[in-house]
Amino acid sequence: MLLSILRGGKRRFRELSREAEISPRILSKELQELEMNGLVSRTVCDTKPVTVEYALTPYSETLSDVLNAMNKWGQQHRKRILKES
Amino acid sequence: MLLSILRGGKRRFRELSREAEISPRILSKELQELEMNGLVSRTVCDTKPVTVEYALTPYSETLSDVLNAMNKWGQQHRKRILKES
DNA sequence: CAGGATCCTACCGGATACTG
DNA sequence: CAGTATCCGGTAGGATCCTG
Repeated sequence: MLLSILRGGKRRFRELSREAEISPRILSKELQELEMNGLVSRTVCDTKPVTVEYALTPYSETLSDVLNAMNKWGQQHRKRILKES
Repeated sequence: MLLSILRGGKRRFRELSREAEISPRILSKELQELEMNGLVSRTVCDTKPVTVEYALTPYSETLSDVLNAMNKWGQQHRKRILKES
């Protein structure tokens, strides 16, 4: 989810929390993991109240096939589910 | 994991349990879910001690792009990890 | 062999409060 | 705002026993 969202561009911590509907606590963990795996970059901006931006790394592009395939399938599968009921 | 294994052909309950290293309890749940989602078929064979075969359904083929992409990435990523350390 | 029923524990994630 | 620390209930999953 986070990767998919970030494919739309940089996001700040709070934005990710809202968009992904993930609590700060968990989001923090997830982002640390993604960072450790070299998939996401963390940048601290020295603004009045500090803000932090997360973005995809070049390496994360190696996942594009996976992400694209998953998104595509998700859409199709959802349609199928709706038609069933 | 289960889907990837089943791509190699039908498997019996016990085989899946061993290959995927999933306990019977959980495997049972997982397979029921996969069946409910129309991704896996369950066939009871009337052998001496009953055996049950699980196989991919035609619909599961819609996931091939996803599975292929994931497997491919997994291999690449693993290599990368090894080189790092 | 396939797989359900139970019991029990470890961990997961939510809610809340707090700091820089 | 970003993020950590704490407390705490729900649950996923292991281990074990049992049946068809």
